[in-house]
Amino acid sequence: MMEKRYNPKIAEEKWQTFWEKKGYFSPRPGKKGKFFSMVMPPPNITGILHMGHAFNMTLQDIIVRFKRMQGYETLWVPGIDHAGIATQNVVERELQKEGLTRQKLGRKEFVRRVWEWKEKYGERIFHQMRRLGVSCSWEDKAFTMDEAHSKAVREVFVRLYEEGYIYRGNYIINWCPRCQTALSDIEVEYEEVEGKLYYIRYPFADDDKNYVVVATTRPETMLGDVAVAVNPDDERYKKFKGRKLVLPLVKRILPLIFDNYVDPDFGTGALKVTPAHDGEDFQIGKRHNLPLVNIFNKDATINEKGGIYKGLDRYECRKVIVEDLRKSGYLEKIEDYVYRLGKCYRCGTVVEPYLSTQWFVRMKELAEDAIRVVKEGKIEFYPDYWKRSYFDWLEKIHDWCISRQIWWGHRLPVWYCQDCGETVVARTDPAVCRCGSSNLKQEEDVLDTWFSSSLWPFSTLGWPDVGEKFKKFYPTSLLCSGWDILFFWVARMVMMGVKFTGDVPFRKVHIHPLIGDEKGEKMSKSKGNVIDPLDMMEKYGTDAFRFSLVALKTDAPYLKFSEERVKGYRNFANKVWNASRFVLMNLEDFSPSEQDISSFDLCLFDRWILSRYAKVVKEVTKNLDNFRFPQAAQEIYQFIWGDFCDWYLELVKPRLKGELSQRKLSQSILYKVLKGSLKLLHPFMPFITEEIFQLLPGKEKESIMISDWPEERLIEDRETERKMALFMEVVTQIRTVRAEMGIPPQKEIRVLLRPKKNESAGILRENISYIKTLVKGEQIIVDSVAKKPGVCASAIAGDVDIFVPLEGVLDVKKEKERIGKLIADTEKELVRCKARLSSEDFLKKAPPEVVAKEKEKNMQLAEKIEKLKKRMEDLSEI
RNA sequence: GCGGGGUUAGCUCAGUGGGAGAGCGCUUGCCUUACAAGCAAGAGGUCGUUGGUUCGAGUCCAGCACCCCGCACCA
Repeated sequence: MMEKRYNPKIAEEKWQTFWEKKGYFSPRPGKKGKFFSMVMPPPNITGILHMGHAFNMTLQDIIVRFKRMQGYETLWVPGIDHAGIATQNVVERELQKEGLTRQKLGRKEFVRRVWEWKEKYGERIFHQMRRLGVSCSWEDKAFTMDEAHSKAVREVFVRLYEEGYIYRGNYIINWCPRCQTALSDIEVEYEEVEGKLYYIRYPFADDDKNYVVVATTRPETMLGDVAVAVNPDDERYKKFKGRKLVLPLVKRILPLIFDNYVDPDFGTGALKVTPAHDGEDFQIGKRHNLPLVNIFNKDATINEKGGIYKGLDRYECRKVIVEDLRKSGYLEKIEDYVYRLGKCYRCGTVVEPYLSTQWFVRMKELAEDAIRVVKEGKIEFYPDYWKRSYFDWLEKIHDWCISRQIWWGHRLPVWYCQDCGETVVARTDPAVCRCGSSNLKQEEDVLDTWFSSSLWPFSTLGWPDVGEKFKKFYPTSLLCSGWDILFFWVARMVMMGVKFTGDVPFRKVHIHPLIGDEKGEKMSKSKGNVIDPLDMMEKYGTDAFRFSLVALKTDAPYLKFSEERVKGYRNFANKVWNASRFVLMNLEDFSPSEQDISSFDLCLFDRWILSRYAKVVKEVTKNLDNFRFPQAAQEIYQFIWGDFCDWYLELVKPRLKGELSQRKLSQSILYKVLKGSLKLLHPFMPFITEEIFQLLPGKEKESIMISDWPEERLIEDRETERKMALFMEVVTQIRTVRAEMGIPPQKEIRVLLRPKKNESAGILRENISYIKTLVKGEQIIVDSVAKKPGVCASAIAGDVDIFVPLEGVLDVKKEKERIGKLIADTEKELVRCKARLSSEDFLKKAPPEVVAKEKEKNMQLAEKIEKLKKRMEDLSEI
């Protein structure tokens, strides 16, 4: 016997185990030629399941379950990312507890410790994912550092190198002094800060009474200054051409140079040039052949080039230098100034533009191809507007710095011959150099984590080997990702996919929001607004949690998650449970084989619920096809609660108790609609739907997971819908009047209904017993004879207690008039539209997109007229 | 500065040219045999603003205001 309340805990454990044991998650032969595949955005091995993962995976799981039920052979590849810097940081923190550092351990031992850590905790998240009910193919599990993937990484690196896409160079890059590694452009997060702008006097070499004032936000970098630049058109400075300046404190002689880059309107119009510590200054330095003075150590302390400031941290140094400048009269003034400060996306430390030798990927061509495939429609974006960001980024892309000075990751397959100096790049570790020397030293750097992630869609399918799996499932069908990694990951996958497989990595991309708190703010530990998905599942059940994630989704960047919503959907789960409980109680003497609904004599409500059911099947399917999750969720919610439970179940009660043929008929419909609804709901709420499905009589399949997705041709039964609307109106009116008069529900009263139209009276008379069921206790008189509003014989005679005139019921004549006018208007518009399209003048002069739009409008209008005419016919039948 | 998204009920949001909607909250009445995690009734909106297209605009177009986000730049 089913409990009065749904208990998620028992069901969840049971079915997750059952599904896995049956192997439903792995690809199973589907309908011929129908394949569906996805790769999961791999969580970091340091990760535990957070709201973002839960959301992203729920969306994917919904689609996968949906496709599986539709008969696709599905593959959803789960995996984890080695997450270079993030993981290294975590393990280093662990070591710290033991009083160790990675330097003390040495590279080899440190990497061994990371692997150990990975073995221990790396798959924690998989266990947590299971609770969420994700149905990914565990046996296809991948890891970015496993052998197969590493092979792909090498192949790609070597080919890119051989084809000239990869080069090594000494440039200004973003340096994180804490992680002590280079970062790519997008690994820096900018934040507005209220800082200071320091104005410093640089005296002339030949005249220490006069000076040029420069402005800077980073005074400590003056130690690396090699020139002062001004705009060649700046009248203030033209006269100083050829003069030299003295760098305060350091006393280095600086040339005054002229460069168009300098904006005369900013600050004093004079710019201190520090080529080793600023990207733009580096360019100026190159143009003017200036020396590079690097003043920082790797940890952003001052090195020996900083003279007496050596050893100071950059911010200490700033303080000291400002003080020294003030003391010696070089400091003109300090202003408050708001500027953007770049921080490391992994540790939040302020990055330093830093000169170093790094490896880069030339991006331009790759980006062009990535733009092209999307423009050609080979990849569709949902929602479509994300394409704009994608294009914008790719169009102004910079070369990608791919080398990292950390130990955890794919070491570059690059060796330097210690004898001849040759650089060897190879797929397999070389034993000797071309010169015959075996004295080869491998590059110390590892690759950016995102380098390996960008190969994910094909490396997980076995590439560079092109096996059966690859042939069947590549390109993948869909990629689901948050917008935050559109550039980090999605765009790069497209570039790599196109370059190395000659095809796109996925046909569709669904870009979804991130999860915020109830105010729409990013969840973070420091804000203390983090919600643990495991908590939610524990408290309200996984199904309710999943449903609330999906029903909440909007186009805002952060969706507002609140526990209240989860509670609401927990109630919905319970509603489903209880409705099913009721149906099952009445299905004990029923076996599904007996049923053939079309052979029964269906009454109004049966036809209505079947019509509504057909509609909801169509809508849920359509919305899922377009990744409109909240709309799909709302449709099924509305149908189950608002239509099936509130109306149909109530209406069917008396018939279940009535004569046998009626009972059988009702059972058939209940069975059909409940089973179908459970299937529609299953992708959203996998556990409860399985639990109930298993209790249904006459097992269709051994699991709802592998049952067939409902396919209903929509029966546009307008007449039924209209009649039902009338019926609902009557019931509502009686309830209202009764409530207004304060009549308690126990008391039997006499009600007179006076419908406006004779045909309405007919419907009411037919269904009078149901009206009585829904509005309990009433004795109802239907008086269709009374002609004048508000007057009727029974009412005057005092034979009734309340009198219910039916307002708001569809007035057929008026409706016909309305539709008639609409048709006329639309036809006129169509004529005008056609006239425009046949006018040569218009076709010549109007831009092509306007013409296309006009043509589309033409079609739409024609369609609309058809629809309206059909509606008119329906009305005429009454 | 460039680009994107948004503005509809107290809150969160649906709404793809023709009847202003849902959930939550609120008020009122009900333990009516599936469900009080429930049922029923109700209050509550000049759809940001100004124009335009249209027979007709919450919906399409343009401008404006405000909010959010991304990218770029200023030393």
